[in-house]
Amino acid sequence: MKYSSETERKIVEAASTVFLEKGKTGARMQAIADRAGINKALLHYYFRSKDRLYQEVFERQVETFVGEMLRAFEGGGPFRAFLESFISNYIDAIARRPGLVRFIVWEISQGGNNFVKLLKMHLASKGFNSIPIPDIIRAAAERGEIRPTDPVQLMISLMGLCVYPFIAQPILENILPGLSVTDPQFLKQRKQAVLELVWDGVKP
Amino acid sequence: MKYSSETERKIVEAASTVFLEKGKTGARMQAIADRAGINKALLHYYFRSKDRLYQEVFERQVETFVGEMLRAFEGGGPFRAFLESFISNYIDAIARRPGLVRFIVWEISQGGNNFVKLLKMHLASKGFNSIPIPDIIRAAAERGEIRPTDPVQLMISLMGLCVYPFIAQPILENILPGLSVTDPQFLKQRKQAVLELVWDGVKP
DNA sequence: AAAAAATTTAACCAAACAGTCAAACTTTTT
DNA sequence: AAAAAGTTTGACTGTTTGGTTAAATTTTTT
Repeated sequence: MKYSSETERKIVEAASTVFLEKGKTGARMQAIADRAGINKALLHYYFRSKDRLYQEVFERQVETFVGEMLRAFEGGGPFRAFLESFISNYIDAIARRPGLVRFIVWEISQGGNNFVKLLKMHLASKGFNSIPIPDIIRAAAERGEIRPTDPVQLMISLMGLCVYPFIAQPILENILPGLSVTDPQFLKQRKQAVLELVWDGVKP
Repeated sequence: MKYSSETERKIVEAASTVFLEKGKTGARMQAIADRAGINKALLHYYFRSKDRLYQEVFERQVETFVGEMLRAFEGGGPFRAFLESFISNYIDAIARRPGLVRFIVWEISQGGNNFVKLLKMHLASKGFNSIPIPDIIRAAAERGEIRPTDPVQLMISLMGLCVYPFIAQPILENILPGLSVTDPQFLKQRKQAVLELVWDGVKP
């Protein structure tokens, strides 16, 4: 998680930017070197190959993102409180790294299963063996805090409502001139809209 | 929209598969030729370059998809009926081409604006100068059919609820074993869940 | 301050890749 | 049936790109 030298840090930072923007196949080692302000051979000195550099970048990105994402699951207490905390934390975690979710989705669809592997590892380290949202929903329904709902559908809805604006960012900002999905005002409105919509759909 | 020869058809079909799966930078001309069962030089005989072949494939894919997508906007009448028709048609259009939405989102984020250009062209040909959903929502609110809501937020929610399962398909099917987002039963459940959630959120 | 180790670079190399071309083959026109 | 036009192919070319190497430079150790 640390960097063994300043050069290494510059490389990973530059590689992150280029890989996230262009994808694994679209990224060029020369472009990464240029961005880091170093000679291309240094990339191979610190990280043997493009594959390994990519792996390093991918793991670091997923590491921090999954960490923040899981924190969004932690809110205990009444379901309404969990909802508020989850929506706010989840949207903030995504908005902090525009482009990362698009990148992850695309790379997974390319056949890599590193993300899911890392996600499951992180879940396990917190004592879960799967994403805990369906269980949280089931428990709340049993306690009568919300009306009975298909937990999987509700989880998909909840995540989709939070994530979609950022995945579709380039389209939305083009067809809705003036909109900026990372603008604090939009984030506030979005959180409010998601909370109201979901709560109206489950409140007793 | 037609094909001038059988070979051309085979090329576009093979190219569609490879480009959608690997993206523009990940696709290989040789892989397309192999899949079409022809010599690589034929690709250049029919379409001058990789760029042009890609453009052709992209336009054809977007053409049919946008066509079906816009049909989902056509439902008039009461808002509840529009909702039902939109959700069903939109989800069906996406489910018919798994992978296309992921591909479009990724390619747009690579800087291409062909999709938005084509979308606006199609909208214009139907007499719209933007996506009509916010106006439909506003009109319904004014008629008192639904309670007042932020039209842009609701549109984003509605589209996100429909599209997200397919964008996140590789993740969802991995973390929820047994789930298949193109399975007819899931599609039915999804439509029901989206309709209930959105309607509960807007009904007077 | 000399030797050793680590870092950085410019100049290469080899493989992968998009694109070309002349010749062979097929279909259409005369 | 001969000529012309259109189609298809195998072998080739030039470029891009990931990766290597030997030498130069800087840092650390003695």
